[in-house]
Amino acid sequence: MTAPLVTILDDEPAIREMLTEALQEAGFRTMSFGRAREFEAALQSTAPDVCLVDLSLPDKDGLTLVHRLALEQGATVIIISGRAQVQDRVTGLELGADDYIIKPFEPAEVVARVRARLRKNAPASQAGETAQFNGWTAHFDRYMLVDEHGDETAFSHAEGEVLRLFLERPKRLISRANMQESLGGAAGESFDRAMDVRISRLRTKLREDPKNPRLIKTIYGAGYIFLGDVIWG
Amino acid sequence: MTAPLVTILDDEPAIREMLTEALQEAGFRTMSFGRAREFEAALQSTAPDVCLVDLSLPDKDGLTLVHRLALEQGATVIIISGRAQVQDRVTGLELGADDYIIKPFEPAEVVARVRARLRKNAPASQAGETAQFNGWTAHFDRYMLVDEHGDETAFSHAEGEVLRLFLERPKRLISRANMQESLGGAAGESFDRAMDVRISRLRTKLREDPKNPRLIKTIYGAGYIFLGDVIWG
DNA sequence: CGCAGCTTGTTACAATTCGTAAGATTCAGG
DNA sequence: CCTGAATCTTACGAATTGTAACAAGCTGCG
Repeated sequence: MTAPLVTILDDEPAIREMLTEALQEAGFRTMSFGRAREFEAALQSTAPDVCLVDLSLPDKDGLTLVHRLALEQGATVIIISGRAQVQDRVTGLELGADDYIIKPFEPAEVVARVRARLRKNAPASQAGETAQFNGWTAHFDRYMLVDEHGDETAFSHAEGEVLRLFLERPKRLISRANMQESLGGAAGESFDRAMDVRISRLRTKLREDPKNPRLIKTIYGAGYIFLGDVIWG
Repeated sequence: MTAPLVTILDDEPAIREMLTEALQEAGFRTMSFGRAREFEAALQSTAPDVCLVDLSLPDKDGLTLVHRLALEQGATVIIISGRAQVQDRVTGLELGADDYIIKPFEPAEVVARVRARLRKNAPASQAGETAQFNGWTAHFDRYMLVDEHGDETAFSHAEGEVLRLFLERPKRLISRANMQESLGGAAGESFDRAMDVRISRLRTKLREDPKNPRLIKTIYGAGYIFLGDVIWG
């Protein structure tokens, strides 16, 4: 399970460095190139998961390269370009690019867009469906809770919604209103009670001591807070 | 082979019209909504290929909606927002959106980005005759399921219809209504049960553990979802 | 034709999910 | 302590879903 490989093709060394640093910090492997020629040579032996390509290259027309990469080879290509006209973006995308980022860009956004592409295009490396916390492992893909001994307990869809909400916002207050909205609950009259019951059932499955809940704590008059050290993946 | 369906969720009628016109001219089917509530209601019976979502909605937090749509239902979501800060874009993308377009936008670019998403994310176009998933190989030309050891199990036409539907929309919620529509089932009263039985039989052939199905998951009150990494070809 | 085998819908009943009601319990603030 | 409100828990039941068993329809074969 190696980290995804992102290639950078840009003739400006400063930009290559900036992107390399941001992407590596985000946990990706990177390879960077200043010329299309080198890049194409490297493609012989490696298959990048995402290719970042600058359109203005010294030795080759970027768009042609994008077209070959994206449509003929099926690669995932994000164009990074100084050409900001709508027409440029449209033709870039029509030619097969998956995304089009305009210079000057913010590294954080590039990382986010790379992640977005990987999420959809490489379901093999899907990792966002389990979470660990305080000895438990929650498998949202099979609706299972596993304790430290490996014993399994099934949880239902409704319970999973609540659990997921907690695991996504650990150690933060979650108000009831907040919860209703997140769980698509119609702001119905007696929905409060339903919410209570869901949480109660979830607590049972987490084997919480009613007198002294360690994970799901109630803040009287305000909402709930999930204590627990959550690690996703 | 119907045209892809694009939904538009925006509270400004002018924008809805603009997008509807541009998308229809580009050959897409469209549905537009002014409120999250209506949109969610419509999702019960249809599965859009791409969802355009404005973040500033009157009745609901857009980001929450995006998150549910994108990560839990596996839908393809493009955010359209007036919030132009890098931080907004990054969080939008991190929450599961596939793209983020800033208002004011050019309709042509929206169309191009919708096309880019469809090109990669809609494997419907790759409709081959075999598909692989989690150790299984489905041969639709021979009506055969082959496991990792090469053992074969025949499946019937009706079972194949359901299986194909699942394999074409992996990791996405498929509602019952949706299924009936796709499988040409008249919206008959008792057709629901027939659907159940089909799925039950398919599950048996896939050797699913009834207590803990790994591939075909039921979501109470909503529909089914097929987990599994599908590769067509 | 008649029969065997397969497919598939229908029915009936079991199991599960999940909201609601109702009583018990806890909490904040006198 | 006392009180009213908020929250927890339990039991119940309506709705939803799973599946075994049956029946109807189709196909091919002697």
